[in-house]
Amino acid sequence: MKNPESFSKRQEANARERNRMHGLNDALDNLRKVVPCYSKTQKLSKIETLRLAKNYIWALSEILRIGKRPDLLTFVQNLCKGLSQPTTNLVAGCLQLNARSFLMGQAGEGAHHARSPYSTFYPPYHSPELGTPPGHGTLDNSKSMKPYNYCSAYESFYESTSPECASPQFEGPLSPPPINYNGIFSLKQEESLDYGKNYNYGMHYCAVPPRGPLGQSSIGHSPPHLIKSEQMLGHCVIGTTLFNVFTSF
DNA sequence: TAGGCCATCTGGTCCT
DNA sequence: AGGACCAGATGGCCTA
Repeated sequence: MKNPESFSKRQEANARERNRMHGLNDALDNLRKVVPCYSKTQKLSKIETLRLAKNYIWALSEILRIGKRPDLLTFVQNLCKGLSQPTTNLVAGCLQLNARSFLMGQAGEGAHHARSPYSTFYPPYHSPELGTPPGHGTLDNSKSMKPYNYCSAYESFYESTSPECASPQFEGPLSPPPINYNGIFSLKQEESLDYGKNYNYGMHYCAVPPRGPLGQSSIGHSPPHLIKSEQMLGHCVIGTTLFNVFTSF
């Protein structure tokens, strides 16, 4: 690169490449906002974002295809197929699953052809067509286990939430509104500074226990509890995506 | 300190 | 020819 002319051409090419990569990263940021568990402070890596998006699309398309809502645990497990443990923890935390059971269910996922351990959580009322994402083996529906009872707690929490609390109107001018694509909302996460004034968002927050580890879930606590727990969970805020998914049938 | 993630630079290839 | 696209190399930053 001794020639000044070629040097400047190289500089121009570098600038174009930078812009191209910035555009790619912007697109990736947009993707992060519409997959479950969007976090400004704890961004998913590029590869995790793509994996989660793939699983998310697959899971939603399965719901549409089958016309039934799965249990939350199965849904989230499908979301987390192939994700790293930190990301899995984040997603599970966002959705307030019992982390211990959930992670146990994840164990052994490396052996894709083995019987999936989390199949024991699969509810008997489930349509057998609802399998696992491509390349992740199959579920064993032969067991008749008590379904993971997320729905009543999940729905009662949301049903007890006043409509006003679900409104994005409380969000500040710098805070982007919940993203809504065809009626499906993303999960959102707010900056920690906003918690004091925004804890009454209701619909955008996950209900988490006021104390104890992730797995000791209880739903429907008062806003101050939500604030503290959300900070514990990496400020994870649940949007209305799954609310819509799990209550629209 | 090792490993993961990322941004940037760079040269090669493909496309218009 | 010029730009877009791609993949390898490199170094910085962060975290366990």
